[in-house]
Amino acid sequence: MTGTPRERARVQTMADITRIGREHLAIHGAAALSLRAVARDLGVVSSAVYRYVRSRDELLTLLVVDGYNDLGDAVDAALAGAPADDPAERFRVIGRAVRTWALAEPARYGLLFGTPVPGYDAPREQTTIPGTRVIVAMVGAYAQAYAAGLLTPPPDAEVPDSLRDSFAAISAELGVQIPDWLVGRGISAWVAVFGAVNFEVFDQYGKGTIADPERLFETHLATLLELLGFRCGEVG
Amino acid sequence: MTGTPRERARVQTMADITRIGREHLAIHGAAALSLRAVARDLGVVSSAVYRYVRSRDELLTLLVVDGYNDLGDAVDAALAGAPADDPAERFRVIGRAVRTWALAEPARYGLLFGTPVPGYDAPREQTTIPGTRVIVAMVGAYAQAYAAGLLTPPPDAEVPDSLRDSFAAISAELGVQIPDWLVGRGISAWVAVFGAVNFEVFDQYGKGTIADPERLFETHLATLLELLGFRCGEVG
DNA sequence: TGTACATCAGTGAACGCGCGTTCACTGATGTAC
DNA sequence: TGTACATCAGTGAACGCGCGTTCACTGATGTAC
Repeated sequence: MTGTPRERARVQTMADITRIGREHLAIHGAAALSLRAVARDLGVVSSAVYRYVRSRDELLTLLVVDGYNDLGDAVDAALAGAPADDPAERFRVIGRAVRTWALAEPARYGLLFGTPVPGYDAPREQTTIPGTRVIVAMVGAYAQAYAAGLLTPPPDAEVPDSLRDSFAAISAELGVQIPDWLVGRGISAWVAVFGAVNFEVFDQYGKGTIADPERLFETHLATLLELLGFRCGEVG
Repeated sequence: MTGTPRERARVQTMADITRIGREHLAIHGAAALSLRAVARDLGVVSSAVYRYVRSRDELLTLLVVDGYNDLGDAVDAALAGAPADDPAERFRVIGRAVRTWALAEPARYGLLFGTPVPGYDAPREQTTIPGTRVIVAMVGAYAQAYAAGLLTPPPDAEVPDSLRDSFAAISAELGVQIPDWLVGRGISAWVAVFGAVNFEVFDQYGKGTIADPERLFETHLATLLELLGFRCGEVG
């Protein structure tokens, strides 16, 4: 509601372009995303889109950032409704939110976590921060659980030398104080969550093999909590 | 070396088409795979390729099957050099073989395990059997470990009702006798292995975040063995 | 408040490109007698 | 072994399509005086 009419129209058109881009992504996939098609749906001649977006790649970047933020919002919203003092449940809530979002938005999920779009390289400056929102949320749950003494270190808590610096840099960058073994386990749980979501979204279990994929995901999450060092009594 | 010259030439040309297709996949990605480009590299006019392949989709299927088999061969070859009586090591060997193959062949890996190619649906009849070779190998290691009494059931070994039938069908289809909890844990380990490989191949950890990704993968595998119920003394 | 100029959204034509697929054809290879 | 016919690999032209991007332009919106 602020600025000149022209400025407001520009903001609106930008939003329209992102929305239409999202829709095309969902239907045709990232590789087939085309400025001309977006222009058509926008009701405008193809060259007009260049007033708003420098190139096709820039539109893709727009959609990548939009996707990460939408996923991040979904996770944050789910967390807002979760008990503040139960990190195991918060971990589960994050996992479920990722899965739900991914199943609802398979093409956008694919753009973020699937095969890279050939010839397109997401610019780090714009995508890094929104791209880390999920892992930031997860690490928050890890750190909370650790601080509350809910975690039992695994028997093989020793972390190889060649990973120690990387792990320390990760803790520092995310601003948490957690032991190295938990960084390692945390990464394992993180990739395992996305691995499961990938398999489901990209249909790697054959069709019909798993009658109740939601329940399978729940048992997967329970297993991952164990892997993170949650004692079983406190996981239930 | 058998058949008429014409037959031998046909086999050769088919092999050339698959090889060229593989190369194009590696360079331009699956979505950009084109019959015309393959024809160019084959040194032949574009319509000639239709003597060998009914359509672009059929070429994709050819490459999917080829990819699954190449990955399956890599896993089998690695297993052939692994100790026959150490299922924990065999599990690790499978994981490493998948990772190594995926890093060497990112585009083919992406075709098999990444975002589905828009508008293409792999025909089950041709892709199912080669597509299950890795999980068959993994389940072999699970079953061997279980039979040898190497696994300790987890505290929450109970499997939800809604998964029991699916799990039984999976064991039956793969021809192994393992308890339901091990099917569940086995799936978790399976998706976790591919989740880790996905992250690495598709560059989801930021560049340079992990100084020694190979070691990270090893610790990941060790964690997954624990999750499968291997007792720590026997994992080393 | 009115005018002169600058900014900017959108037009329409054009560039050169690559794609999948069909079709009638030529000429070489294979086969039946 | 030789001939007549059938099969098949590959040609070349064409179909209709969509793409990203550039460019000179019109006309509306905004701004400085």
